[in-house]
Amino acid sequence: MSDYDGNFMDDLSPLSSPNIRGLIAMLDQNNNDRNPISETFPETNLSTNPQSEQRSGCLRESLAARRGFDIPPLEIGSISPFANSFRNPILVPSPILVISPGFHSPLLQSPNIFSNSSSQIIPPCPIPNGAPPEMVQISSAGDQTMIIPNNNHPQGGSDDIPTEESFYITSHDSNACPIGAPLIPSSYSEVVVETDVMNHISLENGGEEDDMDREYNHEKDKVEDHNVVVEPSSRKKRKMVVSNMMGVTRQNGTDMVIIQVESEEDHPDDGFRWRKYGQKVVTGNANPRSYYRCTYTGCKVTKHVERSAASMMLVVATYDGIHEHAPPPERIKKSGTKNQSGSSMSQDPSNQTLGLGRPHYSSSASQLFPSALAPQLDMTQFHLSGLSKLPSLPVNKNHERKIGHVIPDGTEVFKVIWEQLFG
DNA sequence: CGACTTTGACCAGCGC
DNA sequence: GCGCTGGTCAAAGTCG
Repeated sequence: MSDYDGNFMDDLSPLSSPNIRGLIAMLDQNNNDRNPISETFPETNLSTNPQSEQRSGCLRESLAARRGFDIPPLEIGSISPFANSFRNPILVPSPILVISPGFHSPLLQSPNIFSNSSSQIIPPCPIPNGAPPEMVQISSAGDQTMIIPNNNHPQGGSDDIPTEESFYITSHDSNACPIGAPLIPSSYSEVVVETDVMNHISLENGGEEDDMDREYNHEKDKVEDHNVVVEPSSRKKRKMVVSNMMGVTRQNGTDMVIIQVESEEDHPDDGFRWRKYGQKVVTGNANPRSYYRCTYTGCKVTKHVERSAASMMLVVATYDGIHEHAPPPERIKKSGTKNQSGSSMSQDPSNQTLGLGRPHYSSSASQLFPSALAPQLDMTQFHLSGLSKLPSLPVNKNHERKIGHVIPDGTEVFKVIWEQLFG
């Protein structure tokens, strides 16, 4: 037990940045009932409207050129644990952020950093296995969100927190070379789908409307008709706002975080230990939902995991609560040798237990989630851990998509992102 | 024996 | 109030 208590309070350096503080303050400050996604980016476009894509693609290039940096295409490579989870680094069903080894950013760590709605700063919970969140949408007291997905467009203020209540770095490269269909979780009472226009948030600091802003607004007007809000029939209390982007989403005003990741495992590991306490088939999804509770004494974090009704390859994990403890240290240790024993399930699909019997414990499953909620290794550690050596497994052909572009080095992408956000 | 899953039953919120 | 549904409980079973 005691060794479970890691001291993750030590590294608060990321939060010592005034910019980050400002961000958190901003997020906490703005607590109204607006949907930051739909308001900030009302151009929600679920469709794969070719015209829209074409426009946004051109716009993206234009913006990139004007900003003086390239917008490299995405690489779904072996450098990411998520990429590993995809089994096939080349064929992916959805835009996934891949961060090259060596890049370590607190912002890309657990959204716990921003999680407390009462403006208390929760210490960063380093990425357990160095697994970078593919996308992080962070909101605090209200519905403010910050998404740091995989698109390569640094967005948001360059010198300070953008004036927008939310700023996004989208993961959905849905313009010229769409590599993934919008993700529409089936069981959410409210789903707001974001697409192209999110790619075109001004990089300018402050509220000044420069040429790019005007261009963006113009673009925005053009695609506004494509807004899509899906409202499934769920009538449960919780209201979720989810982007179409695979990744991490924080629910309005709660500590609920939704993580979507493609995995062949029903319960991809996230660095913490969980005990399953229930399973239920929910409406709108033939795949059963499993309920887990953190086994750490006193920790009230729960989560439920289910396969997306839209895609069997997609696992949607909804975390409720925030770990205020470190993940089990042995898990960290294991991460280094994960490939040897810990991820046998990944290596041998036949080991997967979907029915009765004792399946692999969550603690021994391969670590796929970015651990929004946890893990403690930085990306360098992760990269060195050998996880990237996980063998590629067959990918559901139904979800195969060729990646049109390849990012030469994801590290550079996030350096740019980071600099734009907090530089 | 501890840790964990399974699974039917139970409870509570919500809509009609 | 009733029924539906999601979430939880707890006893039984599995596994190392």
